[in-house]
Amino acid sequence: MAEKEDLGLSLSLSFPQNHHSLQRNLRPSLVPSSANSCSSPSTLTLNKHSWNDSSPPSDHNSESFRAEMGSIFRGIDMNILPSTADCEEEAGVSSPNSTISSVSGKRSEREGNGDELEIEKSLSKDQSAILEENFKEHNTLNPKQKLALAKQLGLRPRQVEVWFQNRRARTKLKQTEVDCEFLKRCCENLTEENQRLQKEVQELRALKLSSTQFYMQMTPPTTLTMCTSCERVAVPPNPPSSTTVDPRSHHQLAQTHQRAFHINPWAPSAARRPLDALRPRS
DNA sequence: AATGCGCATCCGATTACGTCA
DNA sequence: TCTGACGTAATCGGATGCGCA
Repeated sequence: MAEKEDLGLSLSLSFPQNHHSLQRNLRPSLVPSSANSCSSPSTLTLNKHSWNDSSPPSDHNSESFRAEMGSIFRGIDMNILPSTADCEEEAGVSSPNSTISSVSGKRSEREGNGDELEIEKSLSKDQSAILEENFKEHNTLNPKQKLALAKQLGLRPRQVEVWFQNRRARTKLKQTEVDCEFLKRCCENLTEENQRLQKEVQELRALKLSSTQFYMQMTPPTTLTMCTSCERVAVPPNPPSSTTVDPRSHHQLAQTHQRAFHINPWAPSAARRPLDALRPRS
């Protein structure tokens, strides 16, 4: 199908501001507002261009419009193809709910009732190309343009209308697929990021545990006793040291002067300097 | 001004049918 | 030749907006 390529990522259509139906139904597509972990898809926005010389769709029911249509198409056979479709297109408009277009029954039954009824079941390449060109410019038609296009292509206005409806549906489907793919990539990237962060947390926890175990193996903080009189450090009875003082014999009268303090290996003092090398580095 | 009706158009879902691998 | 997948024209039903009485 030739139009598949036309549904590609470069699709960018704009819409008239005042067309209620398409404003209602064609919502903005998924486009990230800012850079994130996902690369943005090409800016796929469904917009609509209004026809340059077209009147607003809201006035297509007005008397002036009807009068205009009457003057334009009076005496012109707009339906080159099927003569039987005249009753449908007589007013220049068509509706899926109209009597003709809503007739029930299978197509083969509806269309196989005589040689005079020869409705093309598929559009020619030229017709499709022209429709495609028009769709690229504006993906909706007002009645005037629909009639003109139908006349140009030798199709019933209803056929043109249906073609545009189906074309919009295909465009939307394609857009949905693109959006879905974009979200899928976002999800993949976020999952990847999440796994990476979880791994990092595990590593940090393991590092913290190993540090704790290391210092647990060290001797607990020693409680030393200093004589406030001579400022010599007294140690517990065992083992005896030549450079320390036995608090039981030393200044026995001054025991009340003794005060205890702890050696904190992490304290910012000169006393712990030898431990600095053992301190885990961040 | 509010209301109901008819009309036109839209969309989503579905059907019918042709084409092609 | 048969068959299933696919694309597309067409239909159906519901929703919505607009004009008019």
